[in-house]
Amino acid sequence: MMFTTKTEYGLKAMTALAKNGKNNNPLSLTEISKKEHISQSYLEHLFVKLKANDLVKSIKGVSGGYKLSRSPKEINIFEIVEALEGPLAVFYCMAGENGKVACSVNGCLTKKVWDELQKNIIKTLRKFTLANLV
Amino acid sequence: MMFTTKTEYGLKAMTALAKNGKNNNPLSLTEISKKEHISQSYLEHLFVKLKANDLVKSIKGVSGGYKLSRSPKEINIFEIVEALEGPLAVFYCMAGENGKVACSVNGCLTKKVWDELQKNIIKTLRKFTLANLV
DNA sequence: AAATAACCAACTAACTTACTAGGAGTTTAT
DNA sequence: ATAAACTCCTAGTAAGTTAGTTGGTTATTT
Repeated sequence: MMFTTKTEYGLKAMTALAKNGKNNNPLSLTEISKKEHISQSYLEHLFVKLKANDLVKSIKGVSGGYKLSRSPKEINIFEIVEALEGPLAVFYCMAGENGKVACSVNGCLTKKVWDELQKNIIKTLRKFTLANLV
Repeated sequence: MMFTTKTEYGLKAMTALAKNGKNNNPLSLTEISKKEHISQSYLEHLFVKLKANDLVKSIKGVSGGYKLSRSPKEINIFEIVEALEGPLAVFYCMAGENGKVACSVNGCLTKKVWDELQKNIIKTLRKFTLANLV
């Protein structure tokens, strides 16, 4: 029951982008890798996911790199975590589409626990934005 | 970011014990295994942990088995989850002793997120007791 | 004594995590 | 034009975890 290094490294990289947001130049993975001491090739995997979830924009070629798609205030931690770790499901029975309950056993009382727990987690993670971490 | 089948099977087994609590006879792993369709040898591993955390008592020999150490009202879900999955830590920096923050980087802003998240999870899981699941 | 139970240790297949390797395509400075 | 500096893409892999199985030993009741 732990978030992985994907979240750890992803958040570090995203805060680096947020800090870099003042000047209009994109930040390359090479630079992020050096600054945050994360393997560049591993960062690549993470940025594929971040881009697919429209959290960052890429600029190819020389002096290219990545920029945030929106301002740090408009990006919450849950978005980043879910982009990197995949859809949140605290339990097997919660792994349905769009966070809906997948299992449909009537009268299952434990489902209430997981449902409330999952909603709380999402609410907490949505409360914080990238701007709060800079 | 999921609880494993340890929690799934463990909760099923514990509710089975709770239901059995009316009569004074212990419930054997063989019976739990049949009722809940869980491998008996896997159940053994789980009950080692449940007993070590003083959630169940064992009675050896013929017509032996397991009983709850306390009444279902006095056993909350967090206790069971932590007994089976180990100490809760949503993040590496939270994996200190007794839920204390392990990492001591000053001014780390993400720590605030994990700290609040973890407290919320524990609070939610403590709110529900085994009696709520029967 | 025999049956039934908990208890214990070691092993294993499948899966996930956290990477690395090697390249293909794109853009820009020279 | 071309080389460098980038992103982008696919595949593989070592280490660790999960979800078990196998084969026994010890304790208690009938």
